[in-house]
Amino acid sequence: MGHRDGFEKPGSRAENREEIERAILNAAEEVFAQKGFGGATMQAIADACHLPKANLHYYFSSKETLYRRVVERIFTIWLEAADSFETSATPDVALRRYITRKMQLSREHRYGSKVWANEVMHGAPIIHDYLETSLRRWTETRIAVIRRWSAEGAIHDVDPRWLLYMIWSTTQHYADFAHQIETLNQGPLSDAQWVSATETVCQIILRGIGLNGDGLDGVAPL
Amino acid sequence: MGHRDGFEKPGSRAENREEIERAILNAAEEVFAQKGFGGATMQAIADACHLPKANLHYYFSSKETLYRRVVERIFTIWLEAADSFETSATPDVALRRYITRKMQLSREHRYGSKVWANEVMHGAPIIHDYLETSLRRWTETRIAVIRRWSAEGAIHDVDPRWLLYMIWSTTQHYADFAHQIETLNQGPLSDAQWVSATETVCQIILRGIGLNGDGLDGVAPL
DNA sequence: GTCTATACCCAGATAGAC
DNA sequence: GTCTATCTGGGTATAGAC
Repeated sequence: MGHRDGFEKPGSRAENREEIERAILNAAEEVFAQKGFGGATMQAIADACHLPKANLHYYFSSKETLYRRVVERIFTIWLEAADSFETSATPDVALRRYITRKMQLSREHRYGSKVWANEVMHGAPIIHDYLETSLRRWTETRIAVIRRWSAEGAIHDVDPRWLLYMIWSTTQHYADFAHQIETLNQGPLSDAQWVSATETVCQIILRGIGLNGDGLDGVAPL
Repeated sequence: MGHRDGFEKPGSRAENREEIERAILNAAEEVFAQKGFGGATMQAIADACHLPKANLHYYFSSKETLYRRVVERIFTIWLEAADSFETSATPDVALRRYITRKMQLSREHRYGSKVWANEVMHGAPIIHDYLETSLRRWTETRIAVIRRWSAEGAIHDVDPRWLLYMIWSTTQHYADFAHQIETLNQGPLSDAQWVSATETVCQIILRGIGLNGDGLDGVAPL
């Protein structure tokens, strides 16, 4: 007992390590989102998670490694969310779910969305391979589904790519351009405004491709 | 005559200065777009316009001054483009023109759009006042117009804000996320693809708010 | 007006005590 | 594992020759 280094409960050290890493990643996500990779400093990230700067280098070998981990974590969340675009559902259900989920992500993961946008805008130097593998695969399966819907006459004849880009951009805009939106709104969006915005995006897109968009034809309320 | 410093044609020096400044601004726009403010270096900008680094400081007192000038220039182009949203026209014409113009800007001013997006994503530290003055004024006049259209029954009842954000995001996406789009497309978009994307965006949005969107009801082909 | 050489500072990374 | 002190590279900005 006393000040000599004692025993730890098995696993507690590893758990603690994970916890600290998560804290650093969260802080890093916010700082990278607000300042960009070049503008962010290890000092600022360290301050944000109340750790000495040197500790960050103990857990992550370099600034770039840390950044890469942040981006990878976001990409994973993104891909999982993408599953809400169920390829088995009807167009109404699939699109409504997907748009709603993406709006929710924009609200709950604003910083993640910004880091992702930043990364892509700068030419995706870190995650370029993900774009060419995971994202491309995901996109191609959805394109095929949308094509089928068109062929069956369930929706108008649209190029699936432009439709997907439209969904991505409109939903992510609420995270990436949150500052502009909140400035024009003179404050953060209320719960009601989020619902209203989500509903509007759903309706315009669904009606735009020939569905009635009222959300009353087979979609269970979420 | 000879090597002693001679006369200049009136205005030629000033013209030259403007030319050099424009060259620096163009180079800076590209570098800032690709690297962000923090990631960009004066050296990289100097290289891009084939000038020694010190000359940049002769024409622009600091990196931040240069950046500010770049952002202001973009904002001006943006606002001018905004005039294509003519408040006097019918919804079909006004929206179609505005969307088309914004798509064109995304294609022709990719870097400018990226710098703007970057600036807003990082909380608009430089142009925050523009958001609260010029942009807010512009937005409010358009909101009023869209409200009127709704009231007259010309378009469905939508919150004008969400509609505007939708137009901004979908069109700017083609500039800001160009890298992602081109990766999925395995190359830059062709002329035909730009036309097709523009047409799709117009149709989905116009139909989405209750217009027929076929572009054949009063809009002269541009 | 133009450019080379340099001052100065700050940020990423590490050494080494605890 | 944690933290202080320090090294080092690179970036902004400027001094001063031409």
